[in-house]
Amino acid sequence: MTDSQPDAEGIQPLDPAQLGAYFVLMEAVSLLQHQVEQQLRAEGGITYVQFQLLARLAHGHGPLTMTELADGVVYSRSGLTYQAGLLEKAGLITRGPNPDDERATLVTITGNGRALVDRVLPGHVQVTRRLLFDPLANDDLHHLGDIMTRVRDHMRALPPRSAAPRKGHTTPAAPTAS
Amino acid sequence: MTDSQPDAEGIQPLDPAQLGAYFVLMEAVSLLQHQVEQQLRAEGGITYVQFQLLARLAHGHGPLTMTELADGVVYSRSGLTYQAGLLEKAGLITRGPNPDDERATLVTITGNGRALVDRVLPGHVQVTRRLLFDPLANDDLHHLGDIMTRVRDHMRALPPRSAAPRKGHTTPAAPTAS
DNA sequence: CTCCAATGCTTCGAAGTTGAAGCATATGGA
DNA sequence: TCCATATGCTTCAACTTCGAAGCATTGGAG
Repeated sequence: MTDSQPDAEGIQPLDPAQLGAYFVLMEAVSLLQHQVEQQLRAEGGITYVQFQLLARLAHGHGPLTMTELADGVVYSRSGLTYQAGLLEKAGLITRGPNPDDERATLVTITGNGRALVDRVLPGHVQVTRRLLFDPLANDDLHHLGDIMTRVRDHMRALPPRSAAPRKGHTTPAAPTAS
Repeated sequence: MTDSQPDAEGIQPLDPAQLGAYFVLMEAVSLLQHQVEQQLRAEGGITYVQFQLLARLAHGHGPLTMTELADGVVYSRSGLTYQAGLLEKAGLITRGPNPDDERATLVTITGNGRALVDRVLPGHVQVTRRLLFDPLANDDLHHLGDIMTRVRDHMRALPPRSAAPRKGHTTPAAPTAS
């Protein structure tokens, strides 16, 4: 049970510097995302999620499965089904069967999809440059990319969720102490 | 640079380093936010937005207006009205009139609200520490906070939207061919 | 004082998002 | 082979979110 104080070790008292960095990180990204969303809607009639999906498909080499896509953009599966429906109806992607696995659906970007990405990307870059890169020195940019790459890799490497241990016959709960 | 070339041509070709830093930033924050959301729901039964609102109220000294709150968390006004309704119904905040301005509504955090923040904050910090700070050196953390602070301030300082110039007697629209 | 625009908040309708449940295919052990 | 479980995707209902429209108050210009 996560008792009130989730464990001794006494949680380290909050480090103001850490908390501050975390809060300002989230705030800045929120602001940025908001602005970017405006630009994408105005110039391409798509949402940020849709742009991310298309960009990932356009950048990669081949088609991706629904799961890979959802994982890539940190999105719910059902949400992706919905978005894929919209994008397909708009003629920006196609969904087809996977010869190797009949359960899977392969998503492929169409020419129109690529064209749309190419059309909005310059403006997109321009907005991020104005908002994100303008106030940063070249050094900062490098450092930022480096830092966030490490954080990303770290999180991706962690157990996907709270480890779904339903494999063996091991009783799922109560791993006992230690 | 920002010589905004409205026409597609002439926009600086995409700088892979910039684009990469931007993408990984957004991806990492998405992952982080997702995990944080799980923790908050599990431990406190609240969403990330609700936590942000309560934290802001708990941290500040006095009550805030709806607009100040919405601005702070980068949220739509109507969305905030909705969330404030939920939080008030849950007894975590109260809404009252502002003696100085009858249009405004002052939001105050209740004892229960403060208690909830105090209860979830340690776990919250723990999660962010594990996901965000663990892979970072002390130096990185400092740098990150510094960088994002500059970015945040930069964006906050920009014209809120596409400059709403309705102040002076300048005819807002239809300048009638000057 | 009297308008008129600006500001603060809420209501409303449309669209997006999510987790759980459901269906179909895959896989591995008995 | 057969079956239980895992995996991939979709459907469904509930909830959340946003922008536009609406109402009330404020402030400044005439």
